[in-house]
Amino acid sequence: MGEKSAQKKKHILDKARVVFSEKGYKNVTMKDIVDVCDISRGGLYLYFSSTEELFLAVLDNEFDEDDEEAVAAALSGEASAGDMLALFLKEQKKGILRKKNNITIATYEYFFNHKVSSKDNPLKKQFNTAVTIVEKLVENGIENGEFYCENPLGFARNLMYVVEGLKVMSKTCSISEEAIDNELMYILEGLVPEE
Amino acid sequence: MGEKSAQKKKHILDKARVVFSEKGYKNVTMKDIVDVCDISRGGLYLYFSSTEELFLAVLDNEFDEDDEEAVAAALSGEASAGDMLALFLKEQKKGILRKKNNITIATYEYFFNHKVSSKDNPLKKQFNTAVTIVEKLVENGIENGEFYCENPLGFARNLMYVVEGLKVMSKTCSISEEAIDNELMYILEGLVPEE
Amino acid sequence: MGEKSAQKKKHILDKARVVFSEKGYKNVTMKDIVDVCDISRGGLYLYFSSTEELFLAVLDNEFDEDDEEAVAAALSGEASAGDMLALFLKEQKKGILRKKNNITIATYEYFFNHKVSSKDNPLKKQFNTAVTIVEKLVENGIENGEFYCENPLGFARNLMYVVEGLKVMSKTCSISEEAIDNELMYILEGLVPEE
Amino acid sequence: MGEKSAQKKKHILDKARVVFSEKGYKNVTMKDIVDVCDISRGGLYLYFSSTEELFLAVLDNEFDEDDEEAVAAALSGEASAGDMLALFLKEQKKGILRKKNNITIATYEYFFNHKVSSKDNPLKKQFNTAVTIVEKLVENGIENGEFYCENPLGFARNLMYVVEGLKVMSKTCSISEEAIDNELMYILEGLVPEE
DNA sequence: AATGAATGAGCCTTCATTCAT
DNA sequence: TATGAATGAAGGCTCATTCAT
Repeated sequence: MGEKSAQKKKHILDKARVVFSEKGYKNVTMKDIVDVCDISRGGLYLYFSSTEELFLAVLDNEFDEDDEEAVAAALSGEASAGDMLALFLKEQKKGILRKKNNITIATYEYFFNHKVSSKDNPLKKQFNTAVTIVEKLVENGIENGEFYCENPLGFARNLMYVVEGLKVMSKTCSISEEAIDNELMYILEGLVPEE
Repeated sequence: MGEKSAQKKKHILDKARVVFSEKGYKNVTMKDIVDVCDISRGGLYLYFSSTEELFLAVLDNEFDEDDEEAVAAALSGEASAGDMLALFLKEQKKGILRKKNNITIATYEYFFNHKVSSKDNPLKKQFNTAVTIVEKLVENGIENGEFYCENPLGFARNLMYVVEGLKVMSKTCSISEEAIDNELMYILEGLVPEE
Repeated sequence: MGEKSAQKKKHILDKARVVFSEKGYKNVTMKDIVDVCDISRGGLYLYFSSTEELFLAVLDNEFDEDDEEAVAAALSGEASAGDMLALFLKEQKKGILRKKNNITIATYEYFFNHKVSSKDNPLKKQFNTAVTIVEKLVENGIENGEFYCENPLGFARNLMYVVEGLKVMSKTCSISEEAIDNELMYILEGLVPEE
Repeated sequence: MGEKSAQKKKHILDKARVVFSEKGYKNVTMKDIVDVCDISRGGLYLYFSSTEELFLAVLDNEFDEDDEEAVAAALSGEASAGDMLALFLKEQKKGILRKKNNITIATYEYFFNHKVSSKDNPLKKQFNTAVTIVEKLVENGIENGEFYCENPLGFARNLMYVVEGLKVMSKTCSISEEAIDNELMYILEGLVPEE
């Protein structure tokens, strides 16, 4: 029944992600999870033996998906660099603003209190991946003449730190969609070739 | 005995800040505070009746001090804009890297779960204050001919979002001092007048 | 396992009634219940989440039983009115004197501090039921020629207020069985037809 | 300063009585008393070292006063027996209905849980005193031809048990003034000489 | 595999009582 | 006498975790 077991595990993770998105990390109890899955207390423990284990599993799925999307976006060379960068930023913006099923807060909470090596830190990996994507896009754009930029890696890092800053500010203060647009626009303007 | 009482309150807050800096917000219990304060359980309740009340008091002190420093730095018009911006960034960097007595994580944790109006949100206030300071410095620098910048406010916001991004990344991933330097350098380079 | 759970609940209530009968209402803690129930603190909370909830459950059982007895006694028309009234008073007397498993004090304590509407007040319901029973018995007795009484309802009320007075006095002062007998006799003598 | 001390003690008792009348016995804490007297925690302990001691002192005053009134009423032979009995019942009714400064509930609560010998039990003493007064009044009334009664002591006891029943019912259920009047009237009618 | 009752550690909170001043 | 800060025991409640079925 490895098949069935895997399905059940997936089901638990889907439900658990919702809980983590609503309550953060520390506030979630095993009971919270049990309540939303159709499963017993003991049953849950057969699959996951702590909220930490559960959360890390949710996180794994999370970044798998994100990576897939991101990679897919990056590889598809059909669109222009400008379009692709716009698409990428649109995704980032969506990620910042999404209310439902967003485990950003839980993730921050978790890594604030659990130090892991850079290699194993999904936040860092995700950050680095995004930087690389942006860097490549910008380089492509430069080749095309779409963009002007002397330091694509620096640009990419700057962009992603701003995204990170927007993300955390949007979760602690309220930030308007407009403010995010402004911020991203400011950065993009730096890419426009001067005439 | 209002004097003595105030001293004790201060003493508790000092100890509590250390606890919050070590354990974040949600992980801190009244017992944790009691254990470091040379005080009894009941005694602590004479001064603060919850970890929230305690934390908010710590926070108040925190930002009072920060503001004073910041304002002092901004007002002293003796140094050049470049020197002052460098000083400002050095302070930010110190804030990002400081290990001891740093309640950044606790603050994030708290505001992740306690939404307050923008007016009352110290994170937002602190952010806006910093933006204004940077904006002013840049404008001064432009007048002096030290800097070149078409959009000082945009620049200031970009800088502070990056600082925010660095702050949160430094607490979730490990970030080297060098990485911070690089990031801030990248931004500063945008200010250098082109020849 | 609803069966087993119900049994356990019943077991807790039985033990709890003993505690309430020994300590009244306000003096009883969840720990007191735990101590007599072969159950853990957490376990008790699975069934009842406060002493109030526990007490009200005990009370429910209590009055269910009492009502059944009372109604049974009232309906059985086999005996003479005099015999039945004697039986009724014997029950009242037993209720007043019973030492073990008597939650009268706890009940008074509870309703001293928890005002409820007349409809929901078991003390009032019990009182009214008893009055009605006595009234009916007296009316029957009058028809039979056993009793003489111009105002059966007034008589019934007088009787039950005396019973109430005896009840409370027996719990605050000590009252001898003889004193109770005397008191009830005095009232019954008022029913004897004058020749 | 025995004088001053006695005054202060009196002041505390007056304030404490109000508290006991509002919160019963068990619910009252030393802090409650401190809060309404102008005194410190430690200061209160100089006069009374527990709520029990305080309550018993309040109780002493209480019954002193009541007794005085009662005795005064009983001794004044100016009025007719009927008038005096009416006055007595009016006082009883007032005692039953009084909302402010009424420590009946606290008294019941206390004696439910503190058994004292009949000699020392103020409730019993008060009850017996009242019975004697009523008995005397009825005997006087019989001599005057105002009343008819074969068993004045039985009558007096019956009356006082009803009063006790009314008292406790009024504190646990709600009882209308009318219901009290009816009850007392019913008893008084038993005294009217038949023509 | 699955259930859910049961456990007990641990945190929160209140309050009678003490004691240095 | 008088103060009120301080103590610590006691009770309330929750939750991760186990275990018999």
